[in-house]
Amino acid sequence: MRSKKAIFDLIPIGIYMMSDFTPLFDYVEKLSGKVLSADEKQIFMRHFKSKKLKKRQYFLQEGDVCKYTGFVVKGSARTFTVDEKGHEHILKLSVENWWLNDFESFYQLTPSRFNIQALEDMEILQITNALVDEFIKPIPAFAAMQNVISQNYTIAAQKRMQSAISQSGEQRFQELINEYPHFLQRFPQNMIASYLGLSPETLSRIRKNALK
Amino acid sequence: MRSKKAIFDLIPIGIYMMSDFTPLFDYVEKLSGKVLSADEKQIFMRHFKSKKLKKRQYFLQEGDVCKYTGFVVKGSARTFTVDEKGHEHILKLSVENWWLNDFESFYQLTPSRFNIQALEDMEILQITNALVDEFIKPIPAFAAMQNVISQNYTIAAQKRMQSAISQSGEQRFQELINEYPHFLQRFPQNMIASYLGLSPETLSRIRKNALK
DNA sequence: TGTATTTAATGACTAAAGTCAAGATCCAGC
DNA sequence: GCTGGATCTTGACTTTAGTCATTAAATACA
Repeated sequence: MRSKKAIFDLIPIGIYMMSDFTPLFDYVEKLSGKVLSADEKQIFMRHFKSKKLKKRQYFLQEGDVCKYTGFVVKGSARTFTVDEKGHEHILKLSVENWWLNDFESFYQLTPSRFNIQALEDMEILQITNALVDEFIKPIPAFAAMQNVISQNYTIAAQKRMQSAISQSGEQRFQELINEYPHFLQRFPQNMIASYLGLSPETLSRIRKNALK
Repeated sequence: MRSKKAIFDLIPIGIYMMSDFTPLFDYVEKLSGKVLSADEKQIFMRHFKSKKLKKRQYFLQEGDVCKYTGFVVKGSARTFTVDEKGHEHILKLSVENWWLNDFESFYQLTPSRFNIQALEDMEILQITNALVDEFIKPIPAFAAMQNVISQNYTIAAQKRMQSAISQSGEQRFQELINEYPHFLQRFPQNMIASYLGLSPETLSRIRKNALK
């Protein structure tokens, strides 16, 4: 049985940790539509580890297995590939309340084709695949959240695919402005260009035309 | 209590139906890694309805809600959009053992942005969202299958996005040949071109060059 | 089998986007 | 504030892919 002293000792840690985890708890509850119990929150806090990444630091490098999935508490990152000409192509821009990983590599434990790199100083909560399976997936709110995410992701991927196939660079740029207007403030233009599948020069010219 | 006669009456129907449903059962069992009980199979057979589509017939038209999800037993279809210039862009080619729907419209019951049209005479097994939720999702093998599908789909969408953003028309075509070699035999070249985001003329020229 | 329709190939031209190079501007860190 | 790297703009040119028009080939099907 726990003494009053022991409980007291835990409080400062608890308070400190809780504030870190609040965004994650809010996110899981919001997407799943379920409430997390105090016990369930403890499970999260025991198995997710806080990690800081400096700007330009890599979360994952091509060829490595994506051992962790991370929840972005603060900062941003890009997921990109490098083609045979040495050009980088950004597939995903991740900001607060997004997950950071390469699905394929993380679930199948195969070497990744992607690089994931911090664009700003970051704070993430990360966990391994094995620990997710053993401790986190059994939490109903988490499993429900996963289903919602994969549904949303599938829909978003389809939309993006549609614009990649059927729209001009300019149209894709306009769409990005509408969907993620803050991206323009937050990320350098060459990153936006790479995300749209355009050269930085082309995006610069598109913007110039759009303003006239 | 059921008489011997009544059971006997059911057998021919059962046998007839079973043969239709075999591909679906095999598919669910394979993807989920679980075995379906006789009772569970009966649930499938009670709620999925067989439907035939003639070549060129529409399964879904832009602006309509995608009321059904269909499992392709035989034939093929394309999912496409029409842009403001009247050009069609194929997002998905569906053949045997694939599902036929617009996720977004089907789950959210919103008007679809896509058309789905048979490219060959088709035979599908279809069901509404409400019936899936009530009768089919509770079957563990089906729920497990859904998770596997959404994982696979997410990975495939990411791969396709990567090639759309970072590869030339020719490279995308080569990749298609490697991944789905039978598509070239089965579908007209202009459909393949549309799927790759190319004009039919460009694909024709790419093929000519590749042969030299 | 013959004819209409669809699909594919090709040439000439146009449009969109990429490449390379140079200069301007912005900004982080000392 | 100064300085070096990063980012952005612009011009000249090249490459890639789209468009339009025409002809050829394949296919459907009556």
